[in-house]
Amino acid sequence: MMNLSIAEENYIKSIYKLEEEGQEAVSTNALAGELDTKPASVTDMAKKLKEKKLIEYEKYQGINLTAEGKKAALSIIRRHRLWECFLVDKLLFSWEEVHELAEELEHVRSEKMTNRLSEFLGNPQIDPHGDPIPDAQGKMGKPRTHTPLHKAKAKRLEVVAVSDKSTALLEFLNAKGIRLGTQLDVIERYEFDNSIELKIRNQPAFTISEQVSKNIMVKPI
Amino acid sequence: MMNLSIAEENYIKSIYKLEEEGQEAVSTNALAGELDTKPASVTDMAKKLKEKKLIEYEKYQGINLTAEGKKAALSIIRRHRLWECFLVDKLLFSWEEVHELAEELEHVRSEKMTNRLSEFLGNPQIDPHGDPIPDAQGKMGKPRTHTPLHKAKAKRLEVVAVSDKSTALLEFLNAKGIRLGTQLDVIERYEFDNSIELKIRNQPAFTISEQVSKNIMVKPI
DNA sequence: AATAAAGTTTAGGTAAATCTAAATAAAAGG
DNA sequence: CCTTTTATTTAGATTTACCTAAACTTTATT
Ligand SMILES: [Mn+2]
Ligand SMILES: [Mn+2]
Ligand SMILES: [Mn+2]
Ligand SMILES: [Mn+2]
Repeated sequence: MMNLSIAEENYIKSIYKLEEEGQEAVSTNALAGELDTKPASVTDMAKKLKEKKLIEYEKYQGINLTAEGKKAALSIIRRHRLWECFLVDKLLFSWEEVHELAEELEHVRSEKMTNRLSEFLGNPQIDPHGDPIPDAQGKMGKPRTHTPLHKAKAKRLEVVAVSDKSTALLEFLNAKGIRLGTQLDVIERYEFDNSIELKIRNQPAFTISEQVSKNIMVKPI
Repeated sequence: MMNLSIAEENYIKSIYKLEEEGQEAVSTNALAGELDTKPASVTDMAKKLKEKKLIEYEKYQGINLTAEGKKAALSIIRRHRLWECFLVDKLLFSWEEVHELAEELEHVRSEKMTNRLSEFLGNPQIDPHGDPIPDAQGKMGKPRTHTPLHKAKAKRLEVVAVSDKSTALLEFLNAKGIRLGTQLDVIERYEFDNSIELKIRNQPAFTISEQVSKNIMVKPI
């Protein structure tokens, strides 16, 4: 496995994420948006990653990870999520505080350390936001039921994962008492703005915007 | 406190180390040696660090940390040594394996994480090589008895610290059964090459070179 | 199909952190 | 004190990862 710079690792991870979200081929603009950089910079890096055979890329045709690129991505994601577990389980951080720190810790590359860390944490299968943790061989422990709340049909739902990217969102969920495993009753769906009225047992009902419901993954119970 | 790049942090740490080792003003060459870089690069960085008021520096006059520079150094060293403790105590690495990893982990800057880590480890006072860990306020927990074995007078000695930089040295010490707290009897000092014959209780005597004895810190018992 | 709009790439530049080679200053030795 | 050696700095390049502005492709819209 090649030695990647931090910038290269961040590109690989973002490409993986966008592919996973369903993009057939990842566009220059989408990647620039994800990485908060400019399209021209993405084109530059695409050439370099193609050279290193981590992506398939033809001018104007978008980007896809090669098998090797995918392996690299899973290794980075494994480190990221294990560190998030460490910060929450051992250092008692709350779930909205750990993503930024894990963004840095993930770039310390040592298989031995990663595997020891995993063992130390009891080989966790999911991170604090409900996302699965790839194993040492780079196999992702099942992609989790991936239904966002705004698309769920059932009335009674359980929270299985939440987006980890927005601190503000996670703080909002804290305030509402929503965490992994929380059971939700959908009281009403309002068509005009796609907001949803929810209830958690023994608590007053409240309403969340579409923006929020898109970032809560649920399964029926 | 300013935001430093990883390169800047490494310079600050090395300047601190050389000052501690007794250099009145740290020379360009010494710093280049320590950082495994070229003198010309050191001059470039010196200008930048002076601009940021982390060092005092005049052309041809060498380098000294300012109060602020010293504070930055202690903060980096604190992170480095806490991570070494974590790797040894929690992830069961041995002492020769952790320095390289800590060199990377130390650059993740978060006071909150650092303090939580310290607490999680039971606020250790020394790292796995016997070096003191600065506290959250940047006070170094006493500089330790700093007598290298080749200068010690007494016959009966206890190991209080070892240099952490050479994996090979630490592996050699492992093989000889020398660790922190080990009690040594000096059998003989050979003038012609400054080697020392040592004995640990219940074990056959053995000889170590001056190179080795320079890197073992001891106190009389 | 022609044109407009949107997306992407290229050209040319900047900043950080390096380097080599040449110039200059300081120190050491006779 | 003059000269040689050593240490340090400057000048000019290089590499990585960005950027803006302009050019070019693709796609969508009349
Ligand atoms: Mn995360
Ligand atoms: Mn990252
Ligand atoms: Mn160390
Ligand atoms: Mn370092």
